[in-house]
Amino acid sequence: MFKKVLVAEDLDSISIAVVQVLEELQVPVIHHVKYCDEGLLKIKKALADKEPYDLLITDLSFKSDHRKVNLNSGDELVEAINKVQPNLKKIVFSIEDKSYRIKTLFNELGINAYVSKGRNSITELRNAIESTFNNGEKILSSDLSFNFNDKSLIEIESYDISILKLLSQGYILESISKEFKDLSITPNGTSSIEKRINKLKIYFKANNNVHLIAIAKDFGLV
Amino acid sequence: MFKKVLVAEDLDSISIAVVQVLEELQVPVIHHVKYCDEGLLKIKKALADKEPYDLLITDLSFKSDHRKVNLNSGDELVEAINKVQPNLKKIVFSIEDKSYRIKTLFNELGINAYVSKGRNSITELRNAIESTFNNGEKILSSDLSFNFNDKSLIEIESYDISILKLLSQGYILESISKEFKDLSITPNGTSSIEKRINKLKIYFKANNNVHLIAIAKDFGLV
DNA sequence: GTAATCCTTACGGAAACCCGTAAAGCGCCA
DNA sequence: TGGCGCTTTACGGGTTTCCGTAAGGATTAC
Repeated sequence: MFKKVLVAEDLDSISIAVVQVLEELQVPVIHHVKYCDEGLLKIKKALADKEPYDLLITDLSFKSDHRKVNLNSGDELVEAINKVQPNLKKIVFSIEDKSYRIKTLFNELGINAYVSKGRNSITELRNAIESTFNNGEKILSSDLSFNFNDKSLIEIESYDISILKLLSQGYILESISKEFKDLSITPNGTSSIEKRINKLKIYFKANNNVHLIAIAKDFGLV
Repeated sequence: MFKKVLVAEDLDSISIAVVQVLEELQVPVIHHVKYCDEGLLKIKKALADKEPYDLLITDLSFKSDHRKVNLNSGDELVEAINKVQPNLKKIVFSIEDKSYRIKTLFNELGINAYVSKGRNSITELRNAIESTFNNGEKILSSDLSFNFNDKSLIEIESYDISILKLLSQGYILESISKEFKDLSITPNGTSSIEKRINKLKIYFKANNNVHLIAIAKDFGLV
């Protein structure tokens, strides 16, 4: 079993249960942090001391409070860790169940397992830890209904997200076009952007922009 | 201390910690349900058996799965319970931190305490349970930044929420007007509705309807 | 009973959207 | 080089939003 595990989770009510699982699995060294920044620090320190962690279990969203932080989310934490210890095994344990977000975790951040917090997630988490230790096959919570190889949502790329983000911030078409030109994102003609928005509206069955943004918010795209 | 407590919480990772707290407080009977429907059933059963619960600790949002349910949220659960056992003490334990939603919990559903899930929420929860038992003063998590007596958000009423809901579903002004006429909600002239939307836009500093809905989603109003 | 005030509704013009069509730009290939 | 297909951009007209002004109706004040 793993020898040294780091848990990054802000909610104390949840970290208690996670640590319990690790204790049951007889992990000798279990550390727990409530902020992503702390997590990165511990990883770096352990590396410097030649006693690196061999597993990270992290949440995605962290509450913000008075404290100033550099890393705001589990995504950012993993990204930062990948730069210093890319071979670290990583399990994400989060409430998030939107396929779009989870896919990027596997594809772009190279996580080893995703467990969605739910009614039987502790068992799932235990299984994910064991499987991750034993081989290396990617693990996805069984209660997630989407097919991992489904192409449908992967089509929505960062370009679309950028448009949706700006729309949700009250930008009008012309302002978006200008913004894209400044950032040299193409295509950036008002007409092209309009067409892309139209595709999104068809895809999400939205009647108009207001409806589209409401749906995008529900899907966690923005 | 309380003699019989019901915990309604779908995430197993959290309920473990909540039950632990109750055990530490030496509550003799602790029951736990993962669905709101089950919760209402248990409350009714206990009443019929003349062994009613004296405290409810509930989450607000419950994940939906394959199971068909009548009650979808903690709000609905409390509302249903109030009809059968209005004197039951109620503590809400949730991640929600939007003042609008929490205020209605106190004012309309008569909960006794609100504890927001956070980095030290287990301690807060323990305190809330003890205070609720000892007197009856309303308890609000200390880390919630808003002032409970602040009038600002209370101004937004169900009429505004209705408008925002329909907007977020892609309705145009005229359709909203028609819908309101059907439901005999007044005022229902397109002009009046338009004016109300305008007030909301000023209040939330939104540039346009799209922006407004994005903000409303962030605030958890819809 | 009349005036003042507030709320609701109506109206109109400018801006932004929605949606179809057509032109311009660009790579590819013969 | 010229033609083909694809993407990007431009244009135009209808619809909806956006925003100010004003009329009609109800309630309150005196």
